[in-house]
Amino acid sequence: MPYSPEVLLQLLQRFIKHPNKIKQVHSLLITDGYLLRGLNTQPHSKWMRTLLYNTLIRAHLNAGQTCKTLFLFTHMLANQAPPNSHTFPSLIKAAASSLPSFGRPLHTQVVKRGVLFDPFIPTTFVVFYGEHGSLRDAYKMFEEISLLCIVAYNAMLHASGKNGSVESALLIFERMPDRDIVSWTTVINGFWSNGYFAEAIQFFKKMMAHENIGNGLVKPNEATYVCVLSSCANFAGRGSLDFGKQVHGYILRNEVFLTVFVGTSLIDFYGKMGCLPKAMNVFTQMVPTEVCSWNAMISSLASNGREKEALDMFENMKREGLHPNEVTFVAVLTACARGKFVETGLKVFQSMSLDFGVVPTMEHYGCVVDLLGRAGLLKEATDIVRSMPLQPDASVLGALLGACKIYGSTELGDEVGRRLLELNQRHCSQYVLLSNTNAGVERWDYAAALRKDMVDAGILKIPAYSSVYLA
DNA sequence: TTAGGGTTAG
Repeated sequence: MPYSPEVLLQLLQRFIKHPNKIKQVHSLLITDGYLLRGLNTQPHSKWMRTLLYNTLIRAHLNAGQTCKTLFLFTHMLANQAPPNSHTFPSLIKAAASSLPSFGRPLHTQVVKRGVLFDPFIPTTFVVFYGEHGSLRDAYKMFEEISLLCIVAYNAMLHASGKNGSVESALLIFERMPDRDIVSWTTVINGFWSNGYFAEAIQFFKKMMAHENIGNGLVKPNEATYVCVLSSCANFAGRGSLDFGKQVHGYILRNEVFLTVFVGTSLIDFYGKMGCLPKAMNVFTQMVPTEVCSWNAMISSLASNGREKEALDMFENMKREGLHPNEVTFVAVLTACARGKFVETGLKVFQSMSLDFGVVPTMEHYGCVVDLLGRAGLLKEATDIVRSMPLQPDASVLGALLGACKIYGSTELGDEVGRRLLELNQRHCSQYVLLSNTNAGVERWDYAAALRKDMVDAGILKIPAYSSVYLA
């Protein structure tokens, strides 16, 4: 006796966050023919198919299977289950997370089907265009929303910060009829992600002094703590250590336990401030220690002259049955480079892909070149640069150049320096030229976004280098 | 008919 579609729908909704169970229900839906047009002829069957597909799409999105999410949409169309306004937010999110090229076709579908009036859809597009389009596109979508609510405003705050315009985020924040903790956190995050650490801390202070905080209407959450702690950790100015400690105290007084996110941020904060005992203290207090907490602890040790302990920690971590990831290997290789443990470093580098399936990235190559270079093995370091499967970037060449300087290898140093300069100038001039051109016609948002791209790409503008003559 | 939209570490 097959289950009714209603029962299967209930099961889907109940297990919407359990990928394995979803697979089972999906199989039943297929074998019972509920997803197929024609087999089920009850009057409400079309509506039911749409509902089932919407829920399946959502479940696959939750499971991180973004390709399958979009694939289900094509099935949905083929089986004449008409998509409605509930279908698109999941699809746009799937596109945003890993298949941005689907954004435009989805936008066309939305317009064609006349569902843009629904506030959820333009809000999801604000997020999508904030991540993959431009601030302008995101704002266009924001303007489409007839009834603005706090979530839509927050999405726009995020899009602004993400595209390098904290100024617009602040203007929108001022315009908001009311703000919740996400609004405050998003602005703090906007400052933080654009490198304005002092401003992020100031804004957090402003939030804490706000009357809503006292009333208990707005309370900092995990994301807020992570952002403000990371700002303290990265802000080299006076008072950031003390302020971070105050935040820690606030957390201890107001939170029941340390979550992985907050704990890891605290370890990172104390590590960057050079307070190793404090970092270790937080680490040992965290019960469910996950890979990221170990990573933060290993990097803290590695960057505070305790390379040997960092390596011991790495061994302990493996003994505990945790699987190191790419961040772990950056930390471990850094420890090896700084401690001049050449042999161990090379072994770790080999084993990362062989034993742990972690494919070396540019950062790992940078660490190995640094490891060999610091030990004076310039030929070996050069061999790595020549044989690496990626085009070496400024960080890798910079590590090699550093070693040439230490060991007085002028010939090699000149060559590397030239390549580095070429790399920097080519990129820098292109970006600066483009950026200035756009600023010239008052496309400030675009100009700002380009300059942010430069920072993201690790292309630092050489202060005295200007491309005026090119313009 | 009520499944769908916003912030987070290494």
